Amino acid sequence: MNSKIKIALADDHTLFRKGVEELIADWDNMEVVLSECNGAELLKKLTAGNVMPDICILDINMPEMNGFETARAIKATWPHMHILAVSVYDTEFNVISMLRAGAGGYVLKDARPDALKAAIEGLYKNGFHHSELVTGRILHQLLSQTQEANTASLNAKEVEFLKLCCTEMTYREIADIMGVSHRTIDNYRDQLFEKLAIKSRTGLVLYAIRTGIAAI
Amino acid sequence: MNSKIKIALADDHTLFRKGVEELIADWDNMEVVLSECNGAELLKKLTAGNVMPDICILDINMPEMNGFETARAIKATWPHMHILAVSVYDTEFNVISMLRAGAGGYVLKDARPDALKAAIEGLYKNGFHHSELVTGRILHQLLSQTQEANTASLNAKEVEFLKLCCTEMTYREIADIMGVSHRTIDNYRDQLFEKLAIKSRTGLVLYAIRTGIAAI
DNA sequence: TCTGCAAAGGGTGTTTTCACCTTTGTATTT
DNA sequence: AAATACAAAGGTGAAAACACCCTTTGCAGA
Repeated sequence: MNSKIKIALADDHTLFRKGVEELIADWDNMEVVLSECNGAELLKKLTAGNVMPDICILDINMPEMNGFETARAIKATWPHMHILAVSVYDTEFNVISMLRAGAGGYVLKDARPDALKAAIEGLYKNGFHHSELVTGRILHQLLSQTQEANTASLNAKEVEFLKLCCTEMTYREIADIMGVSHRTIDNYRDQLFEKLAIKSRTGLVLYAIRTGIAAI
Repeated sequence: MNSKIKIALADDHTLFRKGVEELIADWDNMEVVLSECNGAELLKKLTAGNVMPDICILDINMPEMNGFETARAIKATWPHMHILAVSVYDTEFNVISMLRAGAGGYVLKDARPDALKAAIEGLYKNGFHHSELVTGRILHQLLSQTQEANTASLNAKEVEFLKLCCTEMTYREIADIMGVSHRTIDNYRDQLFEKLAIKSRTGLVLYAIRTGIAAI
C-alpha cells in the first residue's frame, strides 16, 4: 500500500462528524486530515494549503455555506478534487443538484458504514461512485422529466420569499415584510409553482425545508 | 471499576448510530449492548430480555415509532430506565416533550463528543443531565407560558391528519383518504389550531416536521 | 336511567390562496 | 429611436382555507 486516502469532512453536526472520523480511523487505507463544521471553514483551510485532501465529504445542509455552494466553490479552484455528498434526504432534486455541483458520489446518512467505505474507495479509484439506488433515481428523474425546469436556480428574492413562506404569515404580510405589493408576491409564488412543479403553499414549505433553504 | 455502563441506541440514521458506537467504544467505562434502527425494534429487543441496558439513547425523529412514543413505552414497562434524547433540533417543544416523556437528558446531534460522554455519565450517576443551554431554554419556556396548552397529547387521528397535511393534498382530499367528511377534517384542524396555538396549515406543517410526526 | 361528554358531521360567511391575463415602467439591445 | 425583455403591480373570479356555531349519535359514568 502506497499511502492513505486523505479525507476532509464538513458537517455542522459535530457528533455525526466525529462519528465518521472514528469510523474512518478504523479503516487502514484512509485517514481524516481536515474536519470542519461548515463549507466556509473548509474552504479557508483548503486555501491555506497546509494539507490537501483527496476527497471532501460534504453535508448538503450546512449553515453559512451549504453543500451545493461549497462543492461549486471547491470545484472552481480545484477541479480535480473528489467530492462525496452526504445528506439525510434522498430526493431526486438533492442528488441531481449535488452531482451537477460537481460531486462524484452521494451517500445517505442512514447508509451502512461499508457503503460509505465503498463510496470513498470507488470515488478515489474511479472518480465517481453511485449506488444502484441513486443510479435508478437519477435515471428515472432524467428520463421522466421534459428537460429544463428543474435547474431551479433561484434568485435572492425567491429564496427570501421561500423562507418567509415557512412561517404563519399570509402572503400579504410577507409582501409587507419584503416591501413589495401582494401582487408581486403572487408573481413570485406563481413563478415558483411553475418552476418547481408545485401547486400549493404547503408544497413550497416542504420544498424549502427539504432543500435546506428554510432552516426550520 | 465495577462494570461498564450498558447503552442501547435507537436511531434510523445508521451512519450516525455507527459513529456513536465507535465513539462509545473509545470510552472505557461504557459499552453499546443494543443498536436498533427504530423504537419499535428496540422495544422488541428489550422485551426479549436477553440484555438490559442502563441507558437508552433515542433519536426523536424515527420512523415507525418516534422518540417520544418510544420513551413513553419504555418508561411504562421499565420506569427506572434512563433515557437520553438525541435530536437535530433544539426547539423548546422538543426538549420539554422529551423530558415529559421520561427522558433524563437531551443532547443535540451537533454536540461535541465529550458533551455526549458527560450526559451519559451524569444520567447514569444522577438520573438526569442537563446542559446550561437546555436548562435555560426550559426555564424560559416554563416561565413564559401561561401553563396548559402545550401538553399536546395527540390522538391517532390527529397524528394521521398532521402527516397528510404535509402533502399537497387539499383538506377535501385528505378527508377522502381518511374516510371522513371534510367537515370532520375542519374539526380536526380547528382543534389542533386551538391545542397548538397555530393559525394556518403552514403552521401545522412546520409543527409536524419539527416534532418528527411527519417524516419529510 | 339519566347525564354528560366526545366524535362526526352540517350551515354559513369571510379571508386567503390560486389561476390567468393585462398594464406600466425601466433597462437593454439592435 | 424602436424593439425587446423583464420586474412590479393591478383586475377578476374560482377554489380552498379559516371561523363560528349547531345537530346527531354513541358511549361511559353517576
